Parts: sequence; structure tokens; C-alpha cells
Amino acid sequence: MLTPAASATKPDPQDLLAWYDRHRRDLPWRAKPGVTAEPYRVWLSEIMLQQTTVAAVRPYYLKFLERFPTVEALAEAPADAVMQAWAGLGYYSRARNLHACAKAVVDKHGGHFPRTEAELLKLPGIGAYTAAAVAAIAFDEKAAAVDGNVERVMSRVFMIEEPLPKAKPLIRALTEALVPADRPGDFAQAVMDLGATICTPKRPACALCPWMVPCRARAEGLQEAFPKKQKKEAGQLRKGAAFVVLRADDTILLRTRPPQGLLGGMAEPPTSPWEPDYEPSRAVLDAPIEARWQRLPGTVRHVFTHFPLELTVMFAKVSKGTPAPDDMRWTPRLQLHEEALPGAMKKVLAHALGDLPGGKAKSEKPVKGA
DNA sequence: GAGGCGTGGAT
DNA sequence: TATCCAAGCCT
Repeated sequence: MLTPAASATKPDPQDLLAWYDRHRRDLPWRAKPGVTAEPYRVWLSEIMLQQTTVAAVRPYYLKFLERFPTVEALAEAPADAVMQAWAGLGYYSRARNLHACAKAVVDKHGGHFPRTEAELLKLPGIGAYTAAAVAAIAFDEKAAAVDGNVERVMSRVFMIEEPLPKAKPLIRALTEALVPADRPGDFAQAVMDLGATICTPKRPACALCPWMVPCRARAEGLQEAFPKKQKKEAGQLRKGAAFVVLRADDTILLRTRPPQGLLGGMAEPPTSPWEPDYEPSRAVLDAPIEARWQRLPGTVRHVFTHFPLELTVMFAKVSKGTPAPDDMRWTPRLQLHEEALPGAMKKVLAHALGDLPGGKAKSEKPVKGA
């Protein structure tokens, strides 16, 4: 006897492509229909879009393209300029790898991106997803770009019970089997557009989906239950003190963080260590210079991917000739916007100085009882 | 392979 | 407010 499951249809890539031709998003890094985008632009956008929303990337992408129009221009730029242009986008190792990758493309590939997945994979900052995405989108190589969108779409269409990330190999195999030989680049972008606009994490618009009929999860009414994932627990709160020093010539004391690790290569006012048991009343002992320190009311809170941070802000004014400690520098307050300041540190400076000129940092709300 | 690594928007 | 999570990579 014929069961419904036995007669289930398979997802047809051509149905998806037909949908894409009518509903594709118009994005700054995307070429017009039928035209292949420049590899440099595809690569730049893909790096920026790693774990980052289209809305957040858009202005940064346009700024980068203006300041670094070609891979050669990016390769020749000073590292500081690249980090400064990236400041605020997050995941700063991407910026360092972006610069290193541009140099490698110029030095080892004559300024041309390699066109195969395997060669792209060797470049810094390019992993399995990005290698496949660039190969498919910029060179129309038959590569399967599997990102979070694709994982969600495939998890639902094939109703994959195995949780992520263990299901990744299976999802990759299923996706590879669907990539059409004629339009691999469009297929990659089509699945991502589908995931971003129709097959969304919450309340997917199944009625508008070109793959509604073959979707197994939809057939069971369980689309929102997929993909299954194993979740990890939240990180422990860390506390510390940040030291904002205003010199009489209207300059601020800053330092650059080590190139590796958290906020690597970014600028900051000096801070104490960040620890779960940090006691703010000991902050003066961690101060970078001797001064009449004032503990400002309230705190600055910031949430990183793997832990929340609460900083007490210490403030001091010092006289004009005060030297900067080793590995620190004085930056004019009016030039703070030219520094590579991550969001957390912008909050600290805004807390102490008021809103930054040219910056969009928000000042922290006053704390009750402060 | 599990954890480190930012930020801002949606719910 | 809390939680999730968005076109992942590296170690």
C-alpha cells in the first residue's frame, strides 16, 4: 500500500531558482541578474557577513569599498586603517585575517583570487563555508556553501532529527546533492535568501515557500522544531574597572590590546583584569597612573558571546605634562572616533565623557541608588 | 571538537 | 529582561 511518506517529492533546485529569479534581494555586493559579481566584492561581503546581519554589514561594506576599492588597495593599507574601518563590526580576527588574505592574494596569486574551493580554503579567514560561497558565487564552481541558513532549510526539508553541530556532515552531503550544474552561484544565494526571508528561525512563511510541498517538517507541522540543536550554557559574569584619564590638554589615555585573543588589536582605555570576583573598591590599586581617582556612579555592562562584563569606571584629571605609561598613548578627545574602539570601550568612554564626538555610543542609564 | 571570539536587532 | 541568533573561523 502506498503511504504518504513513500510518495513524498524531493526538493527541486529548479523550483528554488525560479523563486529566486522573482524574489532575490537587491544587495550592494550582488551583481545584476545574469551577471557574475567581482571576486573581491564577493569575498569582502562574505567575510563581513560571517555571523553578522545584512543590516549591520551594509554600511561597513560600502565604506570598505570606497576606502579600499581593490584587493591591491586593501593589501597596501596599514593595519591600523583596516582595524579602524572595521571597528564596531565585531569578531576582529576577521579584520586581521581579511588584511592577511588580501596580502596573500596579491603576493601569491598576482592579485587574483583562486577559483577553486581547495585553493580558497588555504587563505586566512576563509573556511569551508566561505570557500564554497566564493567559488560558487564569483566563479560559478559547483560548490555547496553551507551556512546557518542552509542548515536550517535542509534540517526542515529533510526533517533531520540529529542535532547540530553533529548533523553538519549529513547536511553538507544532502546540499551537495542538490547543487545544480548550471547555476551553482545562484543556488547558493537562493538558499540563503530563502532562509533569510521565508524559512526564518521563528514563524517561517511556509505558504510562500517554493519547497513547501517537499518539506518533510512542514508536512508534520513541525517546521519550527527544526533544526534541533544542543545548547551551551551562558558564561559567568566577569567584573573589572576601566580607567579614563583626561589630561589638561584634552587628551585621553589609551592603549592597544594584544593582537591575539579577545578584542585583539583594538584600542581601549586601560582596565584592570576582568574576573568573576573582582572587587571594585580595589580599583585604585590597579590604576595605570597615580592620580586623584574618582569612582563614577553606575557601571558599564556589555555582553560578549561567551560572557557578560560589568565595568566600574574610574575617572581622573591630570596635568598637562603627565607622561603616558609604557605601551600607552594620549589621544585627543576629538580624535577618539579615529581609534579602533570596540563597542564595550565606547560605552566606557561615553560613560565618563558623555557622548563621543562623531561616535554613536550610547551613554549608560543611571543606576538606581547611585 | 569544543570553546573562544562582538555586536545589534527581534521577540 | 532574557534569550536567541546572523552568510563562521581558528585552535
